[in-house]
Amino acid sequence: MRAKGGLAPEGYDKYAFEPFAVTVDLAVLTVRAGELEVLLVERGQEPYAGRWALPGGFVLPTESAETAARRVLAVETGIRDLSRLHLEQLRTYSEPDRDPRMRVVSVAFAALLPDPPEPHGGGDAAQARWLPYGSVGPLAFDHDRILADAHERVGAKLEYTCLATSFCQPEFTLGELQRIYETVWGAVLDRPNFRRKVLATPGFVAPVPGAARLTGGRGKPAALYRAGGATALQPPLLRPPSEGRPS
Amino acid sequence: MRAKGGLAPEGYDKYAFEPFAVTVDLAVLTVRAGELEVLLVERGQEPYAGRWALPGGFVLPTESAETAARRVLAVETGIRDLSRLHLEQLRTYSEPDRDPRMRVVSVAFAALLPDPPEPHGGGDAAQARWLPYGSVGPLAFDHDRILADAHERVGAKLEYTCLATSFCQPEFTLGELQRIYETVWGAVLDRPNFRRKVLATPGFVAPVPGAARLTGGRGKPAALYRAGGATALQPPLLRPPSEGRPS
DNA sequence: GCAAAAGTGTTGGTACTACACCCATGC
DNA sequence: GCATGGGTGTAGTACCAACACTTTTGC
Repeated sequence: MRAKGGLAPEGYDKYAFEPFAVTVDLAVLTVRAGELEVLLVERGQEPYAGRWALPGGFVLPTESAETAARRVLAVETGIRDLSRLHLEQLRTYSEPDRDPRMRVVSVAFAALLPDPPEPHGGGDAAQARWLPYGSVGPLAFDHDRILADAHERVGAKLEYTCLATSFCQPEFTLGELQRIYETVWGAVLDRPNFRRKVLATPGFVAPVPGAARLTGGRGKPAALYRAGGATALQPPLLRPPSEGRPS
Repeated sequence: MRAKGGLAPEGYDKYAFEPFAVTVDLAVLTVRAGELEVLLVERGQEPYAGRWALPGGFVLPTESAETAARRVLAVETGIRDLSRLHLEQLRTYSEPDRDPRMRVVSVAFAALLPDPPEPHGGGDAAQARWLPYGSVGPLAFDHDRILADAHERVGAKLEYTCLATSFCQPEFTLGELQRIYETVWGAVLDRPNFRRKVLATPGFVAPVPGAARLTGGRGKPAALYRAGGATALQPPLLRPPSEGRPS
C-alpha cells in the first residue's frame, strides 16, 4: 500500500519483494432434488493431482478478484451462463504454507448457482462435477476449511437476507423456497409458520398472478412467486437452535 | 493456487506474472469520552503525501495477513501493548487501479482497541493520531470506503455478538457498555431495557462481587462487570430502526 | 375415499418498548 | 434539597412456535 524507505514513486521497485501469487477460489453451492451440492474440479497435476478442489485460479493484472472469480469459474467448469450466479466475497486465506509451491494468497468467494448446469472440465481441471456437500472427502489445499466457511456464511445469510431466492428458479413455490432453507440448514421448518414469515416480509417474494404449479405429482397446486425487491429480512428468519453451531 | 499449463511443480516460474503486492490495512476504532475515534497515520510520501490514511503495510513472505496486521500496527503507531487488540478480517480490496504505483491487493481488517494509548509516528508514517470518526476528511487511496465498511461491520456485530466488551476496560459498568453501543450506532438506547437485555444474556457479562465505581462524579456508584465467556448474543440486541441504513 | 401437498386459524409464551418510579451519591 | 446517574417494576404489544384444521389435486 505504501512504498518503503525513501523511494520516490517512480523509483519504486516492483520486484524488491518475494512475489506473491494472488488467486481466487470459489465455493459454488446449489440445491438439487433437496440435496446441497458443491461444484468441484479434479486437479490434473501436482500437488494434489487427482484430488477434488474448489475451482480457482490466478487473478490477472487487470482484474479485480470479483472479475477473476467469474472468469475462472467459466474456464474451469465450462459453464457459460453465469448471469444468475450470486457471488460474494468470503475472506482471504493467507497462511504462508497453504500452497507448497510458492506464496499464494487466495481471495475466497461463496457463490450460488440455481438450476445447476452440467459442468465440463477445462483449463487445469481434469473434470468438473457437482458433488453432494456431505460426501466430499478431503479436498486439496485448505479447501475443506474454505468450503465449511462458505457453508456457514450462506447458512447465516439465509437468516437475515433474501439470499435464498438465489438458489431458486425465477418462479418458485413457497414449498421450494422452504426446501432451500431446510437443505442448507439441515433442519426441518414448520410450513405454516415459514409461509407466514415469508409473506409478512415486504419485498421478499412477489406473487405471480394466477400462476400455479403441481409440485409432487399429487396435492394442491402451489401458487408461484418471484423474488421481490428487498434484500434484507426484518425481522430475521432464525435457524432452529442447534448444539453443533456456536451460539 | 494452481500452476498453469504443463509446468511441473519444480519448474513453476514464480516470476512469470506481473507481481502483485499484498498489503494489509487496518481500521482501528475506539471509544473515548463518548466519541468514536479512528487511528490514522499521516502519509510521509507520495502518493497522497500529507493525507491521512489507515495504518497499513506489506505482508512479508513468512507472514499471514493477520500476523502482518499486528506487526504493521505496532510499527506505524508505536503502540506496544496490543494484547487487548481485537482484530477481524473485513474483506479484500483488489480493484486494479486502487494504488497508482502498482498492483496492490489489500486485505483489510476491522480492529478495536480499548483505553486507547497515545500513538507515535513510525515507519512510513509521519505521525499517528486518534481522530474523531465523523470528522475525518477524505483519506488516501480507497480508505474512506474501507473505514465505512469497518464501521458498518462493527455496528452490525454489536447486534449479535459480545464484541462491545472489546471496547471496554477489563472492568466496566453497564452504563459504560451502553455508551459503547450508543456511540458506535449513533443512537440513544433505553437504559432499563438495555440493562435487562445484557443481564438476561447468559455469559455476556459477569458481575465483579462487591465492586462499584462512581462514574460521573455524582450519582449512585455503579456495579462493575467483566466480560463473560459468551461470544454470541441470543437473542440479538438490535439497533433501533433508522432510515439511513439499508434494512 | 385416500394420500399428499397447499393454505388458514388459534393459542400460549417470550421478548421487547415505553414508560413511571425508587435508590444512592456529590454539592 | 436538588441534580445526576444507577437500578426496579409494569403494562401493552409484537412476534413466534406448536399445533389443529380446511382445501385442492392425483389415483
